[in-house]
This record gives sequence, structure tokens and C-alpha cells, in this order.
Amino acid sequence: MALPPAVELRRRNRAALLEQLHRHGPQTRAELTEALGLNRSTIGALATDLADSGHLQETTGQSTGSAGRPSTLVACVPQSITVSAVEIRADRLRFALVGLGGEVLERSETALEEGADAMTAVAGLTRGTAAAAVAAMPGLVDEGTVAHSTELGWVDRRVAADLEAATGREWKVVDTATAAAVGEWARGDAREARKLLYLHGGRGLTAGLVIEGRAQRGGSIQLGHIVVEPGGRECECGLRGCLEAEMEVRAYAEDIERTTLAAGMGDGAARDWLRRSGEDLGRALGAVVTATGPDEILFGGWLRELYLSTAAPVRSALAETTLPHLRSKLRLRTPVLGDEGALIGAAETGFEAVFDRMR
Amino acid sequence: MALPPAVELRRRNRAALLEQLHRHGPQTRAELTEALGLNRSTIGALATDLADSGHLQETTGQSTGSAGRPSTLVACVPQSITVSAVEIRADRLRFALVGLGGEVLERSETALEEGADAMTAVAGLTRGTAAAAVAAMPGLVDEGTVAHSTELGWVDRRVAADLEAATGREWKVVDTATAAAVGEWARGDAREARKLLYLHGGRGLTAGLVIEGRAQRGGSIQLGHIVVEPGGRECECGLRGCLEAEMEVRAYAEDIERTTLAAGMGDGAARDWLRRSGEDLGRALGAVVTATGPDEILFGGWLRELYLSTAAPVRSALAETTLPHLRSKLRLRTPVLGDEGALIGAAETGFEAVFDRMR
DNA sequence: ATCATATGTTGCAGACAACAACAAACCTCG
DNA sequence: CGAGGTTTGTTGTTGTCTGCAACATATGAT
Repeated sequence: MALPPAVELRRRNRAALLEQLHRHGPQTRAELTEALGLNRSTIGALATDLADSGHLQETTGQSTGSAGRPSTLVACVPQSITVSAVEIRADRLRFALVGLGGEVLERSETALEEGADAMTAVAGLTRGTAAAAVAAMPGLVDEGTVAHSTELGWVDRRVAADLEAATGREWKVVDTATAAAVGEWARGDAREARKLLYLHGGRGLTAGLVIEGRAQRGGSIQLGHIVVEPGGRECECGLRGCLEAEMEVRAYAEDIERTTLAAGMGDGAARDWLRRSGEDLGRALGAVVTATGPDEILFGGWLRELYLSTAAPVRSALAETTLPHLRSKLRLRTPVLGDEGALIGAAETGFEAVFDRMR
Repeated sequence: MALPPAVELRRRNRAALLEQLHRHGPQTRAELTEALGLNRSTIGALATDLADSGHLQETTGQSTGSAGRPSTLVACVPQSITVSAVEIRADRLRFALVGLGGEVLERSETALEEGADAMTAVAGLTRGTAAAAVAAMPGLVDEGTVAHSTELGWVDRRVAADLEAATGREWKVVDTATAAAVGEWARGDAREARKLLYLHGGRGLTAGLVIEGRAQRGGSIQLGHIVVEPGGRECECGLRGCLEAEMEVRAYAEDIERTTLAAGMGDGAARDWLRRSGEDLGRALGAVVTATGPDEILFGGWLRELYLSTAAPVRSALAETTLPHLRSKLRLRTPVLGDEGALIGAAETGFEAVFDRMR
């Protein structure tokens, strides 16, 4: 005898149990039995198994107040599996080491000088202990390569390979908006959303879609390059009338707080910009909503400030370009994880890969 | 002893084997061993198992010309599992009974008088022997209900329940465009496409997206209600400037052959319409492409004729509204299954459900 | 204190897939 | 035409897995 026969099942069940705890927090064995649809004895075997390997910790004898033998509570050990998450922006790098169960164990942030190589900076942040490493970055990401990122100025860059070369380990690459959508769904308060659209305002505008908890296969939505004004302003991407160009993102959005403040103080140009931007954004959104049919939209990055200060034109422009039936199911909100969403979501993506690999 | 212990594995493997044969056609046992990653003996057990239950037929002793014992070829028995597929249009009903492996066993078509109830007509077509029943219809379909269909004039109709009441069996409901996309992917020649966007021209314009062979979760794209001209013509849906309204679908598209013919004979109005329609379509497509990033687009329904007769304006408008990086990977074509796509795809969706249910 | 209830634990049985050895059926080459 | 090589199906064995049932344990209720 040499290798596993029907060990596959055990592996699958182990992964399922771990994932259940990771996503839903500590649970009793009884609850796990219910959730996984397995027998008490099987859960017992799996749990002691995983406790022996250090992934789980069981705290016994929790009296619940109701009749019957008290159930043992089982929780994951965060340190037993960790995931490195990095968010790359044009001007800075953010890092988090996230443990099983979702706890953030370490965190750091480093400024990135203009022109500096992000890869070596990443290598300085991450250690090799993590079970998975995920990098989130703004742009059109497809299977480890960034096809196009106005924000980072990268075109067809094989980022996963570059990161691997710099750090000596495998990397997964996702786009910031999709990562943030995943994060808000998994650890924010958007878990009820069936189709969650996350809008991310950085130097560019991107959007990410999470459907029933799963990132939409195949990368992000280049929201900034929806054409809202055919034949309009010239955009860096070579088109005309892109949302990014029409909004004059570079001029106003980079310092959105100052712009909203100025508008509040009666600055006509700032006011005008806010109104026009809101309308343009709403129109672009209309097309995206019609194309994807979300039931919740989150305004992240500096779009958060834009939306909070000027929701009315966004809503009305959206109303003029979206089917009533799609609009009626739509909630517009701002994210609860703030700037952390992408980092959290990237880590969550890593854990998904870890669980998949276990099976 | 009463019920299955670890029978789950066997069921999974049985389903996997059947699905493999259904999708890839007859294969030898050796090929199945390779494809499923199971042991020869396991494949043998599964095959005889399924042959005994009548799902498979093994033809032995096929000499391949190369050395070694000739492998037994195993193929599905179409009659052993069948799926009813129905395509509902405003004016007619199409039905197909499709067998395991994809063979169409029966087919029929009935005209639907204006105002007639489609449900009872469906009941007249389908018999109760099929393992699954799927209905494709144009519009915004979500979990058995049609939220909105300009073509059928239905709003928030619980079609699955209605069909169930009329026929006494469970129904799955999908939208025509998505079904056609699935069909072209599974049985057409679009299997290489990673993201396949199928545009369907009926009385309305819808689109369906298939990503790596799987229908995008959550229904179709209301292509006809992308706003291409803010503040433009009034549309039935209540918005202004929708693609459907701007294209004047009702006036010209319903009889597209006559329009293209007239344009060919020098009719200025028809020519104008073709050019303007192509441009509007291209612009709407630009938004959808930016939002979904497909690598192949198929023009189905009457959009097929429109595209074949007037591709240039479509392409140039698309070029003006799509990121170069998305455009460069894009192939534009017409479907190979013609009008059958939606029916085939609906059946394929049904088989997917059947296989899922087996596990 | 006793009973009811809910939960962990243990031993057992049925099932399953991998493995290895063997049998079968083909090809090639002398 | 027969021997050797090659590929594939078959069979018996083995280790592992999960469900089940009976038992043990720990609580609340009476």
C-alpha cells in the first residue's frame, strides 16, 4: 500500500469544515453537524483530526442554558494558516497578514516613491510563511497579468511572474475593485446582496462584481472607460468621452475633500464639477447596471466622498438610464470597511485558494 | 443497515462520467480513465454499472490500428435521459426533446395566436417523460420569474410556477440570449471562447454571457435598454434614448430582410436606418464590452442580418467606445446554430441540472 | 434524586477507489 | 506464422471512509 484510496472525501470534508469556521466564526460541533450535513461521529473525527494538526481549538463545556449535554465550541487557530495580502497603489503599498478566521495579524503601509519598483517593495514586506499571497491592484487584471492600468501606467505586465521573481513564491493577482467587493461581502455588511457591484475611485475608476459571494470570473469592469459623451474629451486610453476624461479625474478627484469643501463654501467651479461628475457617473453606472443587474452598489475610494456629498445627480442620472425593474431592486451605499476592503478581500481570495487546494 | 454511507463518491463519479460522454461524445474507456483521473478498475466498475442501468452502451473490440488490446468504446444511450426544451417567442413556440449526448430526438413548432396563453400551448407539446424541462424566453429572467419582457409583455410573471401548474412538472426558466450563448458554446463552434457574448435580436434586444462554459449567474443583459442617446426617443420601458427606441426596432427590424433588400436597391431611408442602427448598436455594445470584457461576440436573431449587411458602422462605433485592450481580443461573428441555439442551449442547461442532481 | 434531553464517543458494517497481478487482444518483426 | 511487446479490461485484496447504533456524559426540569 502506498497512496490514498478514498482519502479524497476526507480532504474535502476537512476543507469544508475549516471553510465553514473561517467564514462563519466559532461554532459548536452540533452546529457544524447541521451545517455540513455529516454525522456526529464524522464531525468528531474531523474535528479531533484538525485539532491535532493545530488548525482548530476546542473549548469544552460551554453551558448554553438549555437542556442536554453542553456542546464543545470549536474555533480556528488564526496562526495555523495565514495569507499575505498586498494592495498596490500608485503612491503606496499596503500589506496585511490575515489569519484563518479573518483576523488581521499584522499590517503595514509604505509610501512608494514615484517610479520605484513596486515588486521589490512588496518583497520587503512579505515573509514566506503565508499559505497564499494575493496582490490587489487597480486595472484590468486577467490571470496574473495586468492588461491595462491607467493608474499604475502598466500595460500587459505579467505581474504574477514579476512578483514571483521578486519574492520567490507564487502570487495571485486580483483587481482592487473586485477584491474590495469580495471583502465587503465576506467581512462587511453586504452579505445579503446577491449581486454586489463595488465602485472604486483611485486614479482611475474601476468596478468589481461579486455574485452570490463569488467574484465574477474574469476580472474587473473598467468603469472609467465607459464612454458617456461620444466624441467628447480625449482620454489617456485613446478613446474620446470616457467617464474618466469627462470627469477630469486628475484635476478634481485626486483631492476630493478639498473639492467638496470648496463646493460647500460656494465655489462655483467645484459645485459644477460635482454636479456634472455625479451625472456622468450616474449615466455610466446606468449602462453597467443594465449590463450586469446588481442589487447593491457600493461607492468606494474617493467615490465615497463624491457620493456622500452629491448623491442626487448620481441617482437621477441613474434613474434616467436604468430599467425600472433593475432600479427598484437597487440599493446604493458606501462600504463599511473603508479603505481596508481591498486588502481584506484579497486575503479572502487567498483563503478561497487555500481551501480549494486542500480538496 | 439502511442508507448509503459514502455512496456520495460513487454518485459523483457516475455523474462525472456521464457528463464527460454527454459533452465530448463517445470515448474509449482508456480516454475516460485519462479524462476523469480515476483508476482503470474504477472506470470499469462505473461503466458496467451505467451500462446495466441502460445509460451507456459499450461497443467492444474497436481496432485502433496501434498496438495493444483494443479499447472498448463507450457511448451514451440518448433515450435513457431526455430533456424537454421550449423556446417561447411572442408569436410562436418551439419544442425539442433532446437525448443524452445532445441528439435531438423530437422537434416541433407551433404558431401562437396573439393573446393566446403560452402555458397551455407548452403543456400540449411536452410529455412527462423528460428528466428536466427548460423554457427559454426573451427578457429579464431571474429564478423562475420574468421580471420584465418587452417582447412578451410580461412583468414580474412567475413563469416557472405557471408552467408547473399547466404541465404538472418542474420547470427551469432561462432567457433566450443566455440559452443561445450556452448552446453555441456547447454545441456550436465557440468552445474556445473564454467569455462569449451572444446578442439576440427578437422583438427586443437582449444579450447573454457565458464564461468558460458557464452561464453568467443571474440572467441576461438588457441590451435594448442601454441608453445610447440621453434624452432621446421615448421607449416603452419608460426611459428615453434606449437602444431599442433609437433603433426603431418595431418599424424596421421586424422585417430585416426587406429592409436590407430595400437598402441594397438604393432606398435611402433603409440605408440610413442600417447605418444609424449599426452605430447605435456599436455604441451600446461598447458599454457592454467594457462592463463584461468578452472575447467573442455572436450576432443572433435578426442582428445576424443586420451585422452581415452592415458590419462597418458597428465595428467603428465599437472601436470608438471600447478600450483597445478589450477590443484587440474581440472576435465578432454570427452563430452557427442559427435559430436553434436557444433551444439547444436550454436543453444543455437542463442536462446540467440533471447531472447536478445526480451528485 | 431522577428523568428527559442533547451532545460527544466508540465499535462495527457497508461501500468505495487504488493497486497489483493476471488475462485478453492487438501490433510488429523476424 | 509465432514470439515478444504493448495496451487495455478484469479480478481479488487492502486501507480508508462515513453512517449507524449503542453507550457515555453533562446539563436542565420535575
